[in-house]
Amino acid sequence: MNRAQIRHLLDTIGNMFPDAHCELNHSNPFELTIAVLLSAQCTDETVNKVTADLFRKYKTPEDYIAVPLEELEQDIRRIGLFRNKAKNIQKLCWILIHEYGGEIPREHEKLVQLPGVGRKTANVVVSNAFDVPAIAVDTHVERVSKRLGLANWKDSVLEVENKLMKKVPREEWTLTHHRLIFFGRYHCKAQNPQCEVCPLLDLCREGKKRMKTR
DNA sequence: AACTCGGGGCA
DNA sequence: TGCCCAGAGTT
Repeated sequence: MNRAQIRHLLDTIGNMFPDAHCELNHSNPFELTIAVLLSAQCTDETVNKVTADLFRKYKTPEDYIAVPLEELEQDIRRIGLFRNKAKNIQKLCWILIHEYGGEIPREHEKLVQLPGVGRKTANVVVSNAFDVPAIAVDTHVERVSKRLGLANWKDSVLEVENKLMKKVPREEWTLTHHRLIFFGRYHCKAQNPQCEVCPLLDLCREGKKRMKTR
């Protein structure tokens, strides 16, 4: 895919989802980090339902470690993998208090060392909370990138991220991330990609293949 | 690279 | 019921 095609692809998705943004409710970097950590393997709607009450009860890192682990587990019980996540949140809060003055660090290298925070979560935090350009590759971004032909099927998540960063101007990384996610979540879905009505069918590797075998 | 954690949503 | 979901840690 050449430069003009990439431009057309990004603009087209931008027109489809002009308000693409982070859908996890939060009001500061700390809350965003907690929300993204909780969002692993479950939908953001579920996370928002839980954090609506959670963020009313827990305001600071101190609040999270002031309660027994079992109590925090109960408070996020409706989210999958809640035992791992509750444990990680308490460890993370302890580290924030004792190493970072109770604040979420701005550096990507420090973020990925926090328990429960991987490359994807760190990218979301720096891009949405600290305005650092980043492309967080989740299941949507990975699937969409591979279908469109921006990456190969055998590519690892890191390889997908590197290819996207190479193809997209740095100042558009974060916006591209949001656009690809909306495109994957609401149009190019895992089970039911809507190729019949897709404006990107002309340049989509997987779409053309799917339409042919029908 | 494969496996595990895991309740909720949706067909 | 069965399958998937804005992943990360361990083996």
